[in-house]
Amino acid sequence: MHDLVRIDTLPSRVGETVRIGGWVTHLRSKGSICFAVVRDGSAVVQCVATRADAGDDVFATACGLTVETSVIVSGTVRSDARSPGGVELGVATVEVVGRSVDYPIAPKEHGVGFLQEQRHLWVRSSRQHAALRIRHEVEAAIMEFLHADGFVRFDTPILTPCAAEGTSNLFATEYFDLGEAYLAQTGQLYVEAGMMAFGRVYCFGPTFRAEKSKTRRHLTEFWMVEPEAAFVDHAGNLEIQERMVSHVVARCLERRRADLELLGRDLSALERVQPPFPRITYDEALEIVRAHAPDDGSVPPLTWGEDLGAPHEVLISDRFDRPVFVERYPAAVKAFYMQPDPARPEVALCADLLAPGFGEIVGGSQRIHDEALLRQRIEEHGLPVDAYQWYLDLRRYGSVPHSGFGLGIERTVLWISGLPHVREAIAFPRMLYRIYP
RNA sequence: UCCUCGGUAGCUCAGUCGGUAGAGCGGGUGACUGUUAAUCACUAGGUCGUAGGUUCGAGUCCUACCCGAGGAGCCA
Repeated sequence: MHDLVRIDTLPSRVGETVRIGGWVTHLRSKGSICFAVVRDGSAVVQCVATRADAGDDVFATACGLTVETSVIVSGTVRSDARSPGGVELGVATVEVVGRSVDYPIAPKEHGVGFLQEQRHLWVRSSRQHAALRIRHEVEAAIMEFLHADGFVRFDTPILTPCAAEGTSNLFATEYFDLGEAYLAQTGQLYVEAGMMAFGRVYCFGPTFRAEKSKTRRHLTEFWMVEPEAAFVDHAGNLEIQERMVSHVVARCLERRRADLELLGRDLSALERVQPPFPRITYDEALEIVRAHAPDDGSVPPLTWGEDLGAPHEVLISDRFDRPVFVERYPAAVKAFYMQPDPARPEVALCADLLAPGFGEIVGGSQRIHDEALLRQRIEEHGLPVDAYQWYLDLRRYGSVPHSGFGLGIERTVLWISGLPHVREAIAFPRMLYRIYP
């Protein structure tokens, strides 16, 4: 099988005789000619078999194929305007590798419940295939950007001994004789330890939230990248974020344009994603909500001190042509470790990045670097100080101002690809009412 | 946890006033040498989510429950 060639190389092999291996996605036959579209993961190609060219036996095999049968096909590559993609394979031989009987997904509409039940097969479908290739590109582009910017990948634990903020949203499991352990809902605290060692680090992996959220933006298991940098203040933090997000979008436009087009994404909207991103304060966000909320009550009014809800984020982000930072939220609604604004201590030096028409894809802040203030915040939040001794240690031995952020992979993929629901931005989504397959 | 909608063939759905279960797609068989989700003909395929109730008679009406979808709350 070492001689098999990838289908995406066929346009440069016109005239050659080649062998390809893949899966039949579609079949059409008409008398003594039949067409089989084959997918190998790199691309698809139409294979054409005629009784005259292939002979009775090969032709009968080709006509007897079924959807998702795996095959090795040999033949001659030729260009033909009638073929989708302009290139096709004139079949000489067909070898069935694995049969496929009664494949459940047909080229027609299905309900999402059925498709999710068939997720292990649904990932073969063209739209899902495109979405997951975009996810791959997003992940690769993030690591490419951070590597080039001097960040060291610093992977953080999945099993953790305590909650960053309460245990109600955590998945718990027994950990031998040491009591309960929890699946990490962030790598944030650990990545701060790495930052003090390496200057710039990031973690990249799954996080878990036992929230009973049932919306198109929520998963119980999702992936996050969390960069953390020493000697970077709030303003510098936003600058890293806008450069990274712009890089990711540019890479997708460069390398996954066909997938974006297949999904029907408006590419001109993505072309506009260039730094700098607009910055508005929480106070200005409240003004926008007050002035532009529709009369139908779909966007509830907000008073100062309340966090923005999903409808507010969409309302605000829709008014900008690229992602927008909303900064300086009331400290009371944000995490305990966020640095207060020295000019206005009731707000935190934090920002959420809202993508147009979608909502939050990034949350970040400058962190408290003073031990006394951090200890005070831990106590104010009613958290167990003993459990945070190691975290306080980071402020006892050469503390420096530092900042970081977390970017949600599935939400970013959803926004870039224009998909309707996060379940399509990950291969096997984990949701409130679904853990199979 | 709450609100809304739904569950009938493998899939997507229709089913009128309560009176013998329907279509399209998919599957099977056959025809056709350029199809693009091909087309045409024929054909197989049903415990109407579950359990009760009303009725001479329930896919249809009532009650409870189960399951699915969308949204809200929640969500550094």
